[in-house]
Amino acid sequence: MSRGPRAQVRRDWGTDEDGCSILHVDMDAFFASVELARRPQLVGRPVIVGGAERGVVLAATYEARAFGVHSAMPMVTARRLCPQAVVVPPDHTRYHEVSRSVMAAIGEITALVEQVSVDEAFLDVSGARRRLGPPTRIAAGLRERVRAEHGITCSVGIATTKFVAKLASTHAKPDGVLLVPAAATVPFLRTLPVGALWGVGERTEGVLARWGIRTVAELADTDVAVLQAAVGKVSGAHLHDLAWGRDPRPVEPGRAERSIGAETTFAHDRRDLADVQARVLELADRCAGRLRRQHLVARTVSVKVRTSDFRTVTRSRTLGAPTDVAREIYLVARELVAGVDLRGLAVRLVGVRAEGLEPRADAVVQPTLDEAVDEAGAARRRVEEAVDAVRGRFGVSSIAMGPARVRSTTTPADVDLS
DNA sequence: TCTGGGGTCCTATCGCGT
DNA sequence: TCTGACGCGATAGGACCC
Repeated sequence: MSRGPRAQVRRDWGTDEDGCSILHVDMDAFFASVELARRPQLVGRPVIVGGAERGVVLAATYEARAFGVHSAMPMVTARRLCPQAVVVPPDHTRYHEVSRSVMAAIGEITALVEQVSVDEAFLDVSGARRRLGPPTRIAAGLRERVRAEHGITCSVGIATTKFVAKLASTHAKPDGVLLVPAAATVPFLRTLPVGALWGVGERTEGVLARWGIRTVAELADTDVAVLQAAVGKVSGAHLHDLAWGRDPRPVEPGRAERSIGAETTFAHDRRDLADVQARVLELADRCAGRLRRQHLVARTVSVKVRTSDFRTVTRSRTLGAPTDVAREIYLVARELVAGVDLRGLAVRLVGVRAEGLEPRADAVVQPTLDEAVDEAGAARRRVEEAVDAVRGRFGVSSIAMGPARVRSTTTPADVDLS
């Protein structure tokens, strides 16, 4: 599902695997491939995985891409470009199942695995070569296993660094392997446009273009000080390093999460703040549930509000004590949302995010001066744990939080948060 | 044309304590 | 007592990625 610029150069860069111990594995059109694997009658047809009216394309088969459809494109545009496409709603539960299984297979190769997203991972196979052979053989074995077990294909990039391995897998797509030997790294990079570099999106590309820099080769030959003047100190130095194939970041297994959030776009923009706050409650509940499941607490609550003109405002507040309780997150989020100046516009999207995460076991729970308040907080947490247990048995929709002091009579069963 | 939802990281700014 | 420099944490915004 990478969106990087496609290869304009697809060639053989050599066969010397010395020092090339970083693999980047990337599923091809992942969500779409999973759908095709369970609906073989769709194979060969343009298929788009995406949401309802206001959604964007999550994945498209190569047949659909031939019509100009690509991920992140508004569904309306995609349907216009390819009216004959079969549109399939996403099934994230299934994608995560397949992802877990593929990642487990990767984990059998080496413990040095860094999962980047649901459909890609880096591996450092330097320790696995004696047991499994050279990286190209390891890649072939993995690709064959993924195909046999799930009926989907993946592409693998092999290089000396994470960044180049990632580019290599992009250039290997679909269903291929690309090795970029150490000696070929810089020549390989120099064939690419600047947009291929990690961290160069549309915006930075425009800034660099104004300085006459359009290719990685041009960027590599530009003085670092000039780059830093153009895009900032940190980014400038970083991009220059990448352009010369310098990327010291190791494969980091099990990186800790920095934040947990949830957001939704309303099917129709909302003018009534009560509607928005009701959604804030659901989102706070989802965040808190995920925090508890991962035994984490959050120190900071942030909210995001997007108005009908697509302007996005964020607000955040750091709590006196870290929490994993939905009501505490909700009360702060509600205030933050209420404090946003909507400029008279309707709300398009609202989001809640928990930041400043730490393991619950390590968290210093600051007692208040009021024991009754502390006891009420603990009681609330027990209620929410009970809710977790019900959801664990009967499903997430079996029980829902109700807004404070508003007891709803609708099913499913509501839990009063007041 | 009309722009999702999950994240990470960087930068600028501001208030505060020293 | 006043003032400015400095470091630091909190906050807001934005670019970017999949």
